[in-house]
Amino acid sequence: MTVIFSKKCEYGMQAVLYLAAQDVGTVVTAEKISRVLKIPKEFISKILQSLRESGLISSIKGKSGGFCLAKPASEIKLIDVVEAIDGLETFDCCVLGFPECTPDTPCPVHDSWGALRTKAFEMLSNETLDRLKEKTLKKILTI
Amino acid sequence: MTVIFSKKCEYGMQAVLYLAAQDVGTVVTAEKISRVLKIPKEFISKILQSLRESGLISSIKGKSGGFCLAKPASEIKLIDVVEAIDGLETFDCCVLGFPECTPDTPCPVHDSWGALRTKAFEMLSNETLDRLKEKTLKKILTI
DNA sequence: GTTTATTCGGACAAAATAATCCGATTTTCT
DNA sequence: AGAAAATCGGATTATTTTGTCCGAATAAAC
Repeated sequence: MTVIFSKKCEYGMQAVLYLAAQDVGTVVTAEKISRVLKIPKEFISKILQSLRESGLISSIKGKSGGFCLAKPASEIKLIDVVEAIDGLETFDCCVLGFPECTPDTPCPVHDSWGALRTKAFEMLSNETLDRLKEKTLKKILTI
Repeated sequence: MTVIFSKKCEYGMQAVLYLAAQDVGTVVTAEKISRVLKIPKEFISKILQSLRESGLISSIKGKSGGFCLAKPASEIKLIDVVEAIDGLETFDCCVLGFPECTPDTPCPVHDSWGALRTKAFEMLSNETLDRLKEKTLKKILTI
């Protein structure tokens, strides 16, 4: 069951949070991420590849290769992952599916949803990954 | 592009809002709903059938048949449509896709998302359809 | 230099969602 | 009674999303 984002995007956020929770310089294989987060290995591999193309993470090929953040965790936010995978269109779309839902031609819940949407966006763009490190480590223990 | 709910659910909400915007006693055909809301006819027909099974709307068979609300618009809320079509599971799921996201084993954004989720639920369960009638009629003119 | 463990890339398969088709039934109208 | 216009229900198709397979390239370890 997906709330707002695609499975790809959910898994991508989990993986990036996991990378951000590692000590700086650590390289993690797709296999390990798959095992820890219980995500199908081939699937998370693809997602990691696309996040590398987006420049959010880096990869190292060959034996003892793997993935790590492309920049400090203090410079990455969850919204960056959303943008790279699902795009930001979600934050422009009508929650009732009406076409052209704008301030001029609002749907019946346009205003109340607009406020929520803004808050959701803020939730994902205010905190950087380093500030979520503790919570991420705790959560991972329970998976 | 879907925000939170499936296309089925979005279309269902639109159709029910449209029915609620009619004068009491009016019966509307699937064909008309399809035309006004620009929803594929066969698809909205199926959705209307399932909403009838859920008891939210009534149908009249045969020539001059169609659909209408099963009870006064003042007794129906958008959340009822969501519950009938997508179910309420969305409001229990982790926005990052983590399993078992609970107060005991929260994901990194559990608290902030929890507040939002509550507000989203309220948005859909506070106002009844009759209170959205004006806005619905206005919006329909623009489709 | 061979083995081993990894990423990479492309094709493929499965499952879920969205949409369509068609014939049967029901009811109204002439 | 017969034609017309609607819902009903089941099967089917199309599209998108999710997940898998496999072989090639890369780089470290022995």
